[in-house]
Amino acid sequence: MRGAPRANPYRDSWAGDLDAERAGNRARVAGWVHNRRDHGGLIFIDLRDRAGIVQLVFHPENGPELFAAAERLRGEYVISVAGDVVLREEVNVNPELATGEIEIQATDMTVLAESLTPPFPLDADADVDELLRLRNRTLDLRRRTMVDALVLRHEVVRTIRETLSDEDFLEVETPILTRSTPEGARDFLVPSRLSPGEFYALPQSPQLFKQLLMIAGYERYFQIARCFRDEDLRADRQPEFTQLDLEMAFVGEDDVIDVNERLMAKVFALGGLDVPAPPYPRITYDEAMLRYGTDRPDRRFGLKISDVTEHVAASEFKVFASVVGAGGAVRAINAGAREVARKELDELTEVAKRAGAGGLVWAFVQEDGTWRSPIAKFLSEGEIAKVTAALGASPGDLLLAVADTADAAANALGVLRLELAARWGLVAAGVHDVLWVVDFPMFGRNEEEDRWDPLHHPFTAPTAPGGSTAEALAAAAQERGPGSWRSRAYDLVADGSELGGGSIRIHDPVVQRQVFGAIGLDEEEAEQRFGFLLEALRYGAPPHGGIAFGIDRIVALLAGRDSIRDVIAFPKTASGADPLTGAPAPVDARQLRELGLRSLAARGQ
RNA sequence: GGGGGCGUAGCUCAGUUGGUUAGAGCGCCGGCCUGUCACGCCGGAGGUCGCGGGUUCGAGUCCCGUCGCUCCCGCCA
Repeated sequence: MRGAPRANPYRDSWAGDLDAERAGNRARVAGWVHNRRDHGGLIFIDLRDRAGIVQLVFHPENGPELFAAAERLRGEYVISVAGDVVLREEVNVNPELATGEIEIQATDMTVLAESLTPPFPLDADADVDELLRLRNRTLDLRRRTMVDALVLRHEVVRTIRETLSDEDFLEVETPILTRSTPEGARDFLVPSRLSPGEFYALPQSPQLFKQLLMIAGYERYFQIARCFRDEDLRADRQPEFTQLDLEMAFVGEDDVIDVNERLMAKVFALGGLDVPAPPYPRITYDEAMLRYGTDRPDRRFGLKISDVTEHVAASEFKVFASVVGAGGAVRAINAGAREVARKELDELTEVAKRAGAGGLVWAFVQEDGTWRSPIAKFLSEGEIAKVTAALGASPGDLLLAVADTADAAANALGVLRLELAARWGLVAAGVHDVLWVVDFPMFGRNEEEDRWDPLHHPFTAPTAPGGSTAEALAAAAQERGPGSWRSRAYDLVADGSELGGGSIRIHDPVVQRQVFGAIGLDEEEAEQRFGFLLEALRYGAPPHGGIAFGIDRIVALLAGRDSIRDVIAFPKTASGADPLTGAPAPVDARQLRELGLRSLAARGQ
């Protein structure tokens, strides 16, 4: 896996790779002083390089000057040391250390650099304030956990490149300085010096470029692409992030999914993730929303949601009756047999309310099949029996229900599910779940703006009951509105987090214009913003589709990290700042003038 | 933009009801120590309690403001 370094005056071996096979030979290693144990007449140094740690032993017999120099060593000094690789006596073997069977009896040492005392311990497991870590990222990156994460990241990217290259994909670079195409996230803008008053935008994704490559006949493209979105950060969101972006011509959903399942199976294996082999299960968007209350279901635990609307539609419980009367839904979870105190039920009610529910109904199924519940007296015996049966509930089980619009009830119970799993530790360690979510609606209703927004993006191919031709789409839109269109999109979800998403794209310029029309872009606007795409579509566009994966999220999942910051060498803080370089920072008035940014320049910025 | 958590020694943290000189472990510095690997033992240095204001005889502790980190909602594939 890791070859020996080319021998030079600094070293001929990786410190962390030495083992019993090298015993009896000489070796020269170089690296950082990780730890020292000075026994007075005997000094042990743990020497660290990228590969790991090896123990150096300094004896006075091997030269008083050498020993005196070893006494002066401190943490993070950089040294080059030569000596004899020797087997440790059995009692001295350290099974915790990969190199623990041997040690180097040092006979020669050069101190290449001294070091200040680090501001925090460089142990792998040290729990240190993140600001301090980022401000001293050079030191933080020396920690084993960071090295491991970035090595893993490299292996992921290498596997992607090798696998896709073998599958006849071409890696093509697309521009970083490009045109703003608002829709979706806020753009980062770059002022143009040569065209004062005009701006480049940094790409939110290479979406349109990769479609142009398909139309240009490149058939199969991929790129490890940096993407930019000027939105608020999260543990799994950075303003710049890395995507595996790929696109294929002359394909349908199954072709794209097939290639990517084979690729992702290899990628998951890199992290030793125990994931069932492909094909990965596919569930529809509707089922995901109904049963899990989200379009990225976490199926590592049960607590599936059930719709019990029909069983309580005629109930005397006013909330149920009025919600059902207004076209809403009543949905419920069987939380299982569990002692849950009133206080916890109140907390769960709060969770449901914060998630948008009006309230939360709870009920314990009793031995005789009746309920202990605040609403038990409003429901008939038959209603209780039907709901109990619909939830597959037995005596002792706790049932939780929300009545609201279908979307609100689904969402609230979806949030509640995750809360219960976290509270009660329902996710077993080492269990992973990967699935595709398919058959999305093409649009979601944006009530505030009174318009349809694409669930994926407006280049996703729509379908209608009568087919996916322009005529069929027009007919469906006429009859039941564009809300009835579905899309040929697919998302890959792992452990309840979205790793990637893609779709078959529109390759018919007429359909593309229909979609622009449906989201409220008039012809002129569409032509102005996306004219280059529409134009390209008029010159023979093959059916095509692709996908994009979040590399940072994938690596974080494989590395078992909660934040993608831990798998990015130089990430930003939650406020979008880089404590290492001080970015973002003011610039000279002169730079501003050159860019034609006058008002700031006038302020003497 | 909104909500939650956090900010005390280099690091990780404790600090009672507002009350004497603000503590611990690790690290650091010095001494001793020839088989340690979280080495051990002895000694020592080290504090703008994030910052600003207020209440009080007295503030790490209470109040107001502010900055930063972090998690979440909004936003965002």
